[in-house]
Amino acid sequence: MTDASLIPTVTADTPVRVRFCPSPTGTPHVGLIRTALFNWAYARHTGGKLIFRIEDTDAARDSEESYNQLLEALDWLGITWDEGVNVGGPHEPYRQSQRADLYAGVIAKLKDAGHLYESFSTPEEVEARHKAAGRDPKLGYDNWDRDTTPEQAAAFRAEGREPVLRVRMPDEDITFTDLVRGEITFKAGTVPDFAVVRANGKPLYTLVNPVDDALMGITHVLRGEDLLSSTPRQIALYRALVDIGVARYMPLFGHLPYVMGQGNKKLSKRDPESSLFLHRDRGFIPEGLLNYLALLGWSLSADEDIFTREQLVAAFDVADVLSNPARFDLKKAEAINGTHVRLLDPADFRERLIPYLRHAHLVGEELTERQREILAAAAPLVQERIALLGEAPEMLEFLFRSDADLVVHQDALKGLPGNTDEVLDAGLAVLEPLADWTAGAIEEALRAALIEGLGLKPRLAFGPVRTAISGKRISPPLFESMEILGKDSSLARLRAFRADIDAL
RNA sequence: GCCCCCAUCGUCUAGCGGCCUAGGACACCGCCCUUUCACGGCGGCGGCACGGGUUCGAAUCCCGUUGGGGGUACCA
Repeated sequence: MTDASLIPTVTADTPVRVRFCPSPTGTPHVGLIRTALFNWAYARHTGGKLIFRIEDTDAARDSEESYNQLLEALDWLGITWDEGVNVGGPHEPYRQSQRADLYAGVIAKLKDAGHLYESFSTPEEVEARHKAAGRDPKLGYDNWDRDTTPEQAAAFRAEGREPVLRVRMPDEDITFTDLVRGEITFKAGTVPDFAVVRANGKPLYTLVNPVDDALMGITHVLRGEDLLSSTPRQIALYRALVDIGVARYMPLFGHLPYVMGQGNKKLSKRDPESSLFLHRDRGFIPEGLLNYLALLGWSLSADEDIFTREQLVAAFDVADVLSNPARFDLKKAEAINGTHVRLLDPADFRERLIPYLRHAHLVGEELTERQREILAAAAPLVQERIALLGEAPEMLEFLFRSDADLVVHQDALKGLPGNTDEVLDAGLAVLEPLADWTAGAIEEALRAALIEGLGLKPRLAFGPVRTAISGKRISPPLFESMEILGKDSSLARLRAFRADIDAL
């Protein structure tokens, strides 16, 4: 075994090479994506490289669908990589399921150099031994097979048993300096020998992750806090890899804090708030979600919460990441998204609304000229009122529906004043002859008729008109909406509603 | 059980020994603006888990306690 102190490490001069290496299981989780984001930001900040590798060594859980979703998620957020799946690079292939030969070679070398030993114990046998000795059965593997003789191994094989391969943990403390937590020491004897190859010969994550990091020259391992306790094993294996010439240096480790859900639990995959795509589908924009995710464990400055991806890249350093877990707060995420929505160029905002309008069946695949006209005029009205793009269809619905299809909501009816008929008649009387159908003129006419004429408060005066026009108690600005709708349509709605009132 | 991590307003955070009678943001509550709802503006509420040290001085350093979290797989 190589003396730990002789292993070269990463210095400030070493060009940064970070990686994002998810297992393609399930739909992208915001915590996972935050890890990707921090790796990306660090690579870009330092002018280093981001390597995107897929750890699909668990055929039972991995799926191609999940793999594609990962690509879609990174693409949506604008997280780009320099080497890896789809873009290639000097260490192809980047999917571990395609790297079996490489691992076989490393395993053989490790075995020849005496870093691995065969372990025939089954988990049941380990547990039974702990119980028999009066120890806690949850203690983990007991290093029982360290000294199995060739004769014993042969006997096991004769019984039809195949061994897993384990790494012998060094009999000394393992200390490393975590980039976000500082110095961490695992005392000798507290980490049992661990399996790196299954009995069927297939390598485990415990082997392929460090091996690929070594092969790909990773300098900074930035990953979730859940992997913190596997770091001593990783370091032990790295020492063996240096010994056999597979690794050139020991990477630096940084463990990013958890993203928590409600209560004090890690945000679970089952929790809807964990789904990146669900947020996207509700109308988060990449700028907003990226900003919020970066705020989980990091901050730009003492008094700025809103920033762009460029600002993130310019300022991000993993050393500034907080070590304590952060709760995912949907309300704040939405508020930040709303700010970014408001920051969008009006034309850009308008285009981004279209998929949501389409999904709500307000427009078809192609917008008609009239629909484009409505959208152009109405988009600015909602841009400052929504936090999520998904809120827009409901607000704009009445503008895209025909007069006949307008539905008047129940709660809009409830708040109407007793003299609604009178209000509508007075409004109609002054609007019918109105030649200049602009928001300003409409407002002027209605104010004269209802506020001054009938002596009503604005709320009671415009409420009935708003309900007639939009079918709702709450709507985008009324006069502007009427202008967009046009005179014919507006008057038709006012008349129709006037007739409905009588019928009630 | 054992090992490891974590601990500033309800939440996300600024703070890296004196600038702190602890700053910002979200949420919440008022007020203003106002054609509804928002946006925006102004103001308010609200926190250094506890106990010991170290120091002239501690949110900041050390130790302990308590409380949370994770690991303890032939998953990743």
